[in-house]
Amino acid sequence: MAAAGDGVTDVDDQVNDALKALANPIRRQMLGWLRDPRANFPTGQGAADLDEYGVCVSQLQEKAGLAQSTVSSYMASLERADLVIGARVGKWTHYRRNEERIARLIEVLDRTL
Amino acid sequence: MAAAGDGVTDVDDQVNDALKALANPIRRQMLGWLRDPRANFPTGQGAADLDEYGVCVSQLQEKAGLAQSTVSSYMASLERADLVIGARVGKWTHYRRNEERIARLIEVLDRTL
DNA sequence: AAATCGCATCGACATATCGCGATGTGCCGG
DNA sequence: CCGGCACATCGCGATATGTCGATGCGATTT
Repeated sequence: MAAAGDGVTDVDDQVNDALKALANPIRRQMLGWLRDPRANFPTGQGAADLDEYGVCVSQLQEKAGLAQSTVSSYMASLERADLVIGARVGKWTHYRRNEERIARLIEVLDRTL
Repeated sequence: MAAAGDGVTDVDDQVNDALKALANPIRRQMLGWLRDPRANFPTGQGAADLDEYGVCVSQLQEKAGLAQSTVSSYMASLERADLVIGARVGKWTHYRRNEERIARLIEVLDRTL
């Protein structure tokens, strides 16, 4: 067998995707902002509870000062790397950290690097 | 002041360089091989003691199956990221892991990611 | 139903990275 | 002093990434 959960996805490929996603200062910073949404973003956008649903793209966009399309694709790459979880609520897409995967990544790096 | 040792080098830039260098399966694997040179490489090339001086480029090249120029530039990027230390002895360049920096990187990632 | 909002996706262009062969360079043995 | 070895650097074409504006699309508001 290959692994536990998914089909063909090798562990090393996942690590590589994560490292590629993290090898960009802006994406790392956005991941950092998501550590404390309430401290980093004004309330009132998207669904009510920032901590539960996460932060929507337009808030990240304004804070980052990049084009909307850029932020969207950045978040998509972080999601593909399993570092964040995106959830659409109404017309907003909320992103929050995937703490389990982040912790797992650190663990794997600590063990295999 | 900016930091301790070097001039303008921001910490975030260093982390970014390290992550970029690590965002490549072959470079990660080469770093892995250097964890135990004696187990992964035959003796008799370069300077005598693999553990002390490290592994020379031609050994890495043969094991990786890549062009010599590729391996050379890969090791250079790992060295620029402070993940390995290169030392020229005679006509060979030996590379060994920079354990302190690797540990520091993991620590920083664990703290700031 | 139409206008609008929030976001994803689509080209497009500039720059960076991948990996190679060829060429340059320092060091060594004869 | 010369040829060869180990490595670095250069130049190259192919692919990937950064970043944008424009367009598409589902959901919402009017």
